[in-house]
Amino acid sequence: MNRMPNTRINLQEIEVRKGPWTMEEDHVLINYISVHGEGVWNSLARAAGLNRTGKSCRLRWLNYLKPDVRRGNITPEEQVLILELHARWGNRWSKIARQLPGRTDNEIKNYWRTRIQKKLKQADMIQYKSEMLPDNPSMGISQSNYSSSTLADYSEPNPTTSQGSCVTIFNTDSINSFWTIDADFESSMQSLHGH
DNA sequence: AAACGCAACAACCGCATATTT
DNA sequence: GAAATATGCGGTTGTTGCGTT
Repeated sequence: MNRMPNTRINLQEIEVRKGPWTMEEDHVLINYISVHGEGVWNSLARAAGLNRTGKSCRLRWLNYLKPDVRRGNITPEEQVLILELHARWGNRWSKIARQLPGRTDNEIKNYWRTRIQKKLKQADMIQYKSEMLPDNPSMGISQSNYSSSTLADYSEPNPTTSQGSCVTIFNTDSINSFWTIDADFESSMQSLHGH
């Protein structure tokens, strides 16, 4: 770092904590917000006596500590919604999150990256088989929903791995628009819709 | 039991935009 | 109106835990 020799160092700035939050920090933040409310994060951090940036406090509160935050166990309905909205809006995580009560942009983003995006790599080999496009309105999927640049692939169940059949749909205008629905998921959706 | 690889997730960073001074 | 500060977003990284070798 190109710090000039006589440059003053702001000790408070250096001592700002990073990394995982401790239970004690969580309690301080929760207690402070329960009394004073949320927002004005930089001054909140100072007033609460937390050696954290305002951004860090905001993130911790909105993603984990806020009472109505739901974490884990993305339901099939939520999965479908995420797929639909991502197909429509791309990586607009906060916008997508607003449609899923209790879910945060960070969680949806992580979910997408860890569960879905890795499959994008496999999409390199996808071939256009329009006749295979599923037409299943109960799942919000129908060929007519897609532009002519929509590609789809349908794979039969793998006899060696017993993996179910798989439908993959993505839009070449935006490779981020990508759907994969495996057989188990499909059957769970059918039961949800009373089929 | 140890080492390794990988998936999942929490949290940080940089940037753009909004708000305040 | 300009500068400073705060907020929000999306990309990325570091850590952890679990399964496999």
